Amino acid sequence: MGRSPCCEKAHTNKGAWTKEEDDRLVGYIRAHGEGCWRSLPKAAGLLRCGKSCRLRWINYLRPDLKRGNFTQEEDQIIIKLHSLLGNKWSLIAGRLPGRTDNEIKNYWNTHIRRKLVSQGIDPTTHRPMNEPSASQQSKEERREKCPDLNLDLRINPPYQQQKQQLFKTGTLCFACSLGIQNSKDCSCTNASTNSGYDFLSGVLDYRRLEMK
DNA sequence: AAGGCAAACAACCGCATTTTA
DNA sequence: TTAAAATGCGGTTGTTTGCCT
Repeated sequence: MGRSPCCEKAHTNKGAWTKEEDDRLVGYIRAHGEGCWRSLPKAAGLLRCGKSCRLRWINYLRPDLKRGNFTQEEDQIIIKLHSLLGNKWSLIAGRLPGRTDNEIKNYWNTHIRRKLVSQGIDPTTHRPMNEPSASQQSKEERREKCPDLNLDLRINPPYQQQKQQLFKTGTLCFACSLGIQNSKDCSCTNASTNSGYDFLSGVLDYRRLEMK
């Protein structure tokens, strides 16, 4: 038995959203909160499918969206995280408050990718274009370049929870809460937590979960 | 001014994952 | 335990906008 369609396609609008549709969606979510995307369109009086409503809200209508150009610092964070996570746009977006996965993905494809190419860097591997790719390298070569990469599988409390706790107690600055330890903006009171590889800690937590 | 082109971005689609009954 | 439903994610496409000739 196949999956049922996510919505009744015959009676749904497609394409750009009108001001009235936006107002209806925002009004409904303000009154009832997010969630139940499947039933939301009918309840809100919208001729859209639930997925479309969710996307419109998350990528465009959410009040906490930053909008506007990306800063140099955001550029650097995106490049760094992409080199570690690859195309995990939602994870990258999770570390850039006010930015969405769709926005970052578009920005990557239109700006950063081209910038890296013009600098002679492969945007996929983050290595110089003329260097052999990771898959062509021997295991020993990789081990030499990443001697401290700990691939042990461990169960840790979720990374965000740890960070939020530290942030609350005042031992973690805003920069570090985003995973940018030792940046020029870092003002952590607990210097002992700042090892040279702290930037990777959250990412490696994620990677532990990925390796299943 | 008009046409062509590329860049930018919003939105869609299909699949994967998670949740629920 | 399992199948269906709901939600989320990433790739791709379509439309708009701005620049150049």
